[in-house]
Amino acid sequence: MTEFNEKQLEILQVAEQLFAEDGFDGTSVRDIAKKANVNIAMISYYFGSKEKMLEALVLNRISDMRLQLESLYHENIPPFAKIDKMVELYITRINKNRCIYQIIHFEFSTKKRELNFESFTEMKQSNLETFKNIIKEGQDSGEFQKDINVALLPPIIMGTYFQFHMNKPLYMKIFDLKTEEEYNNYILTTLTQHIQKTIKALLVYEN
Amino acid sequence: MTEFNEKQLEILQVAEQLFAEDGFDGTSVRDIAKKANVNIAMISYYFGSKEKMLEALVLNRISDMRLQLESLYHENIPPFAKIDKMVELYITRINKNRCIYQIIHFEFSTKKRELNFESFTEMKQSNLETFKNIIKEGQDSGEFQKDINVALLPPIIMGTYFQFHMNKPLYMKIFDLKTEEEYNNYILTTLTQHIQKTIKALLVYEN
DNA sequence: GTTTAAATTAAACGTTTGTTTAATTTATTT
DNA sequence: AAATAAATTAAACAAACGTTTAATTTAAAC
Repeated sequence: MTEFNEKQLEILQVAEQLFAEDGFDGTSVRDIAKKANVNIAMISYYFGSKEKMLEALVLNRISDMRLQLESLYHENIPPFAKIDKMVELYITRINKNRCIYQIIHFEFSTKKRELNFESFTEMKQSNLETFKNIIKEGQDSGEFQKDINVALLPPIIMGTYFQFHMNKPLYMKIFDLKTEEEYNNYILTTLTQHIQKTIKALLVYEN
Repeated sequence: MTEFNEKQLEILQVAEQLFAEDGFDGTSVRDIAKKANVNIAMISYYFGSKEKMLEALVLNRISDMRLQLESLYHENIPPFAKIDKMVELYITRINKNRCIYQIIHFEFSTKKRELNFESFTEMKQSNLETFKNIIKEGQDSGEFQKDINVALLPPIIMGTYFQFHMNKPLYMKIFDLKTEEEYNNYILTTLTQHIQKTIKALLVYEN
């Protein structure tokens, strides 16, 4: 993979923000160029095209989640603690790269765009295997139930987060979160705990 | 609210599909007009503009969820059964109006579109009140735990569904769902049960 | 049957889109 | 210092965009 210079990285950063705000189609290369203080032609000059820039952006941002998850798997801590840490890893990571996840899920999921989506699906499947291993530890120790559909656990974690975030105005109102900081703090504390609790409850629930 | 004739409804139907497939910005009025077999000018003629058409579409589709939820609340069945029915109501409804929900959540939430969003937020807050009442029944009977953050339950239900659906290719592969019908059936059976189980597990979980 | 309103059309409108060109400036190499 | 490559620019490009116009057809009312 090619490395990017400072100017290219700044363009990507601006693009990331604008894409997440206004969508891929809703953002013009002129908007990006203007905000990044570069000439319009630089997008084509550097990345080839607008679409290829998006491709470069995604690949540049999403790359090391697998390693983090693998690392967690090999930690020597009790199953429940590991679940907590895993959920926390998911949330902090998604929350940090909120923009790019939004782009990936809400722009790319439509089948019209054909990028190298396979690598992304592969990553997910790989992560799912590690996920299964982590659950299996708790099952082997007798702490978790046996009949767990592990593949449906990530949607709970990520889905709950996204659904919360997509209704940001509503929840800021309900929970009286006045600033961006308070909102973010709520995600990293209460919402994270809520999701941790949900997953753990499901893992021990007897039908 | 004005009623629509057949041609207008067909235009809305086509628009709904295309918006969900390619996004609002990704769909041109020419695409809509072509697929709906009407002249381009008809969109402006009927709805005023492309944006107003989207507004009409949303308001036309999402209108009676509140009534359904209220009706369920007044049903005289055990708390756990009511939870199951409520989750089922959510899923079947979202699944049926999948397109419009996708548009609402992935187009409206992030982007700076100025529509009458308030009515939608109000609807959610109203639904949340009914939701709280349903949970309270189970708490009063001693079957549910007391410390439930009810406002964070809908994100679990809807989020899990959407996250599943956004990774449709992945899950069709994992669960060996070969046809659209099998996929839909999986949602209405296994996935629904999974979410029901999750909510119920959370409601009885002791920290 | 005539008149009036609604529906429908093709064409054109002015913008904005992503991309390219060709000229110029800046940086690097020889 | 001269030559070469890279970076940057303003301008132009054709295509696509949402919307409007003005003319025509269809339907309804009288």
